[in-house]
Amino acid sequence: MTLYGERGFENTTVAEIAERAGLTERTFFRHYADKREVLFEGSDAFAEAFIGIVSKAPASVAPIDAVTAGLKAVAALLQDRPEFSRQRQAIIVASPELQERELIKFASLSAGLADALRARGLGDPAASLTAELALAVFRVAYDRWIEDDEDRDLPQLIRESLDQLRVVAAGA
Amino acid sequence: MTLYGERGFENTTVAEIAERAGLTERTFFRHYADKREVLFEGSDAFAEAFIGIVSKAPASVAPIDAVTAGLKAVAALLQDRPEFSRQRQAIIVASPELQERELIKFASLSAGLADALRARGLGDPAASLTAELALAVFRVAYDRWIEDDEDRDLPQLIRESLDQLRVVAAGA
DNA sequence: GTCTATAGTCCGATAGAC
DNA sequence: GTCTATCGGACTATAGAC
Repeated sequence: MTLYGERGFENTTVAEIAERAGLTERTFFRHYADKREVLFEGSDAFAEAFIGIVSKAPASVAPIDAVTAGLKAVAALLQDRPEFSRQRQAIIVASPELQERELIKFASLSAGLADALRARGLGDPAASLTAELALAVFRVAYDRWIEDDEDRDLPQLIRESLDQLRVVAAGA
Repeated sequence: MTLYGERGFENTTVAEIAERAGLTERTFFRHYADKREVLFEGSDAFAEAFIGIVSKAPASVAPIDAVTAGLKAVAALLQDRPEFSRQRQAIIVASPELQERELIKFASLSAGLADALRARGLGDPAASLTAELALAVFRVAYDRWIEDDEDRDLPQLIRESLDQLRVVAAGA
């Protein structure tokens, strides 16, 4: 991440990364399927945490409230390391390739959430749609958090984004 | 697209595509930035059509209804060539690289829609969120349309997806 | 059209950890 | 004695520079 930050993702070679780490190029590819994947190390754990919370929510909880609980939980996790998130995001927004990778991670999370909602008995297309909405809310809030000068906290921005979702969907 | 369909995206080389087209490899890259881009030729026109309709909707129309009009218009366009869409989508879902590219096209469309909504006077985060919702509705409906055995039409699936959006967002 | 850097794969060899 | 991490080198295709 340091190298990507210094010279940009596209101007950094795997050979350079490997050298800085005291390893060979070949070893890098043993750990990461490709050059982009390094920046998404924790993303599986992140997704599992989110999905786990949705799965464990009591059956009486409405789908939108179940995903809201998940959103709050991951927001709390991210809230702890704002500088890390900002640095990482600056690298990602500077590279279309990395944005693509981020988007497919989100899409995979969305699919996982939809599965969890279906396991709770929610039908289709409600399950897919609820999962997509959760990610839309997250993305909008996260982007605002990253760009925010006033250091508002992410959980609050998530709440605001959820409120807006209700207003917008109702057609006000 | 024929070659991608026959042997899969990853097992097709640019040299093969160029040969089939009676051109050289270099000429291919003069027309398309990369190997993926061939499958997304019309996507800019598609996005412009969508955004144009949103921009031109009367100021009295609610944001969600403005994007709904856009959704209906693009749905009507796609509805005309179901075999083409199915063939193309089969190639895309078989390749993570192509899915990434599709996702970034959607993200770019979402950003354009949000701009159009802001130009109509909608604030943030409502603009970004409305744009994201429109794409969520589209994706869910489109996926169902592609997989559908009963040949329900896309405009109808869009309507159903929009109805579900209201229900889910309201927390029912 | 030519030339080149780099990503990423495949084969295999080697050495330490438990 | 198996499992896992490292390394070496050769190879192909994409994509950019000129």
